[in-house]
Amino acid sequence: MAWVFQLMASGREDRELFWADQKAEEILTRKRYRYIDSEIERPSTYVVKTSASISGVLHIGRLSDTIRGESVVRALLDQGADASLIWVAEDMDPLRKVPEGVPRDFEEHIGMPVTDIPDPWGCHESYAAHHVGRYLEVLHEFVGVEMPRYSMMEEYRKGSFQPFIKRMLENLETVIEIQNRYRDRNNPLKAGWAPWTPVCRGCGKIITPRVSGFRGGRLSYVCRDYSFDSAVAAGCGYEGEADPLRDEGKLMWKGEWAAQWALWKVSAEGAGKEYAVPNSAFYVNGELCERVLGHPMPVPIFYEHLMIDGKKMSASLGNVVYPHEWLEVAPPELLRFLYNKKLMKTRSFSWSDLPRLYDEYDRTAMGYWSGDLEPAKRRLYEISHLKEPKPYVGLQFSMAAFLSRIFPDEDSFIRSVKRTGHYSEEVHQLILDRRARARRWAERYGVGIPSISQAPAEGLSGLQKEFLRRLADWLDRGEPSEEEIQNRIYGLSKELGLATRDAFRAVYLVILGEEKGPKASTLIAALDRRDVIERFKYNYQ
RNA sequence: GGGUCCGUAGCUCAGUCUGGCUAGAGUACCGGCCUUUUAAGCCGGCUGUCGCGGGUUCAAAUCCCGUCGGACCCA
Repeated sequence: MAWVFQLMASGREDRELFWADQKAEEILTRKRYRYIDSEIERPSTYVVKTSASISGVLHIGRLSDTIRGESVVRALLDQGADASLIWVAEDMDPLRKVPEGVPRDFEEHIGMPVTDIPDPWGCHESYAAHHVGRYLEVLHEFVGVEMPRYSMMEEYRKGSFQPFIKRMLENLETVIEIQNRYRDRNNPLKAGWAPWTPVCRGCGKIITPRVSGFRGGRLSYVCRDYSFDSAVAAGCGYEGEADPLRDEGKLMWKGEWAAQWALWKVSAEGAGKEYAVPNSAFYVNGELCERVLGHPMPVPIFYEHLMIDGKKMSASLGNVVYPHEWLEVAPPELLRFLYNKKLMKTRSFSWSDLPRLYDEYDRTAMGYWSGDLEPAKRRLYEISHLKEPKPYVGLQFSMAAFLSRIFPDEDSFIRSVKRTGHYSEEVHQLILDRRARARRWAERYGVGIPSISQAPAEGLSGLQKEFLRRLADWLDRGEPSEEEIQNRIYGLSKELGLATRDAFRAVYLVILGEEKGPKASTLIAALDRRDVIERFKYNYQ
């Protein structure tokens, strides 16, 4: 196997065409800082950061950043560089609105850091821990490399950011100058501004303290209402002072990102396309990072977002897909395949499209193993897998969904797959996995997939009943092969003068309750023979 | 107002960086074959102002400029 893999693995030419390899190339070859005239020192390890805000819903859209970041790490490793991926929970961020399913009275917590809010369900330490916990259980199933995890709250408490806060305060004029350059000329930062916000000593919220001045290393504030898009964080009116180097609080978004980059020596990080603009927070932080903290701005990995049925995924629209839900109907490599195809392209996904995604993946697999596949696609197929690329599974997903209903147990399912000629020992487990997932998909999202009928068939003609009676008698006399069954159906219908179409229709109506179905002989052969005979009898009596 | 990305067949997209065979694939659709059954297989067919308009070039979906539409960002 090892040598086969060697032979099949993508060569250098292939990699030049795949986006993650191009990113890796860019990371490895860039020489100079963007905002200062200085040469970038080659790091011993290239760190790619991925993070998730805990204030929102952790759906598969959030995996985009991680999966794409991981691809870049893999590309770096493949080019012989040391590289690692780190995951950071943005758990110091305030709660912005009360999501569906959370008690309404949690409105009082809006504006508090999510780690300080209690778990609505009482099973975790905090609101943040509850959400992160569930997400992390499955996150690693989508990632093929080691991925150390960090919590912003913990880092702040440990004082990891202190040196950077200090640097920013010492260079406050530069910080303000940079920020103002990215702001509206008529709306510069007010005097007394500082890049840090305290947690209100009165109510524990992080968004409500309104800074009124910064003097002598102490920042004064008043706790006032703060309006988010759809909710308001109520201020408590507390007036007080805070010391950015001692008290509880955090850097503001434009500044915090820079500090993260400097702390973890980040070489690249993913961000949504909304940051791809030259004056976005990414670049403000980039300049702060270079000019104030002395660390080169990471190479950005900008990407488009995943849409569901052409709409943005959001809790309020109720179209959210969670990672564990994905895994129930599709393997990790399929989502990785989807995300890795192309960066700047909106992907619209819908559950009814899942078979099509499987098909595309399968075709790519077939091309990969036959050697007949364009280079960028070879690379895509490789990198979609956590470890080694998986073998081609000939059993189409849609077919698996269909068969899983007809053949309820594994053995009969496998028997039927063997008859279709798609079975081999090598893919046994893959076929079973696909069966389980296809079955769930069919149950939840699949439409028009027949299953075994629970009710007696209606509207059978006398001739059709006679046909069923004779077929049942014949089945009762031995264990015919699939081919013999097929021949018998044709033979019987000819004998009786019954149109073959109506003969098949009778079989399907009795077994599936539908007018159509999979190849009748396969169907009959794979079901329990006695059961089929009983069904036939029940319907012609 | 400024900026970024996207716009290719009914649908999902590839091709754009690195210009070059009559612009591709899958799916859908139509027809045929497989002993007239499948979300199986095989063969064939159909579908395009490559958003639009200019420019560069022997040659433009591809490069440049403009413009329209969509998404997003800054304001």
